[in-house]
Amino acid sequence: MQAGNLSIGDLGHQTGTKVETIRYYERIGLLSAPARTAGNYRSYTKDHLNRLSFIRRARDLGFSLEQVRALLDLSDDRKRSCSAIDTIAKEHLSEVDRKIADLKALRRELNNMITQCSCGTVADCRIIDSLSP
Amino acid sequence: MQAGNLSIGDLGHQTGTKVETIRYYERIGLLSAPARTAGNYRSYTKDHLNRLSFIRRARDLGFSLEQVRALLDLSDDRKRSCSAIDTIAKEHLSEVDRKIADLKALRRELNNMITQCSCGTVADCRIIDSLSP
DNA sequence: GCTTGACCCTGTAGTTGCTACAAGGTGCAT
DNA sequence: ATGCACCTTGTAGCAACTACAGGGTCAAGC
Repeated sequence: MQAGNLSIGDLGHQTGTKVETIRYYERIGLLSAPARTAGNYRSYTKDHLNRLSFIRRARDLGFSLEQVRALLDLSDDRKRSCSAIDTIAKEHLSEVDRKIADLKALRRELNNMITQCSCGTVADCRIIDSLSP
Repeated sequence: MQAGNLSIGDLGHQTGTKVETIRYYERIGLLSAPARTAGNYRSYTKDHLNRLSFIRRARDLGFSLEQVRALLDLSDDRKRSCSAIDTIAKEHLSEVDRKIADLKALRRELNNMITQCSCGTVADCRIIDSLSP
């Protein structure tokens, strides 16, 4: 493998992604096909690493692959009009805010359980209430 | 439908869940089978509504069904030892903290894009960097 | 009281997003 | 030159829905 470039296994290790998943992202056009070595091995750059890391973390946050694609397009598509970027970004922003609020409520309940446990009491668990309507 | 009780469609509307998905959760034992009306319709209670709301929002936050099951068990299983609850809750807590941090970074970048857009400039987009290694 | 339409039922097949092989090639160390 | 860890394509399976098909229920309106 050439200096500065990464094998598919390297990329997998550094992002916590299975090799098969990386090839799957390439197949569906989410991650661009990298250069190949003489022996037909995929040879990735730092850009691929950053992009894959973004994809994985956005997925972990509950965004669908199509939403991830839209977020990546915000970054890629220089031809897109400013107002379009603005609209899409604002949509995602409100979704992100909602998720942060939900996670904070869940966090509070988990924390309650831990502190109650360590002081020996088992008070009523309100974990379901934390994410109820 | 009896007073105070909910049809599967009501439950779907109030939680943003497809009817088929609710039946799927029942089939895999995530949501308990409700009482039936004379006409064999499912008749849900407020408890079902709260539990389903929790499931949907936890799924939206990127937890797997098995993780959701574990979180619900924390609330259900009164026989579980305090130290077990403590361990599981702490694991989930650190994952929740990581997700909050990632969402805040993403939020910051989306916000940057919006403010840049509204003042007419199109500076370099750093959205990918926000969730890079 | 009978029809119409919105809802519900079970069952099964399809989609998304991976994940796990199988069968074989590459490349470096001993 | 022979392991061994890694890579290749291809296909099949799994998780978590999602979308029918084919039929039953029920309240509203004529």
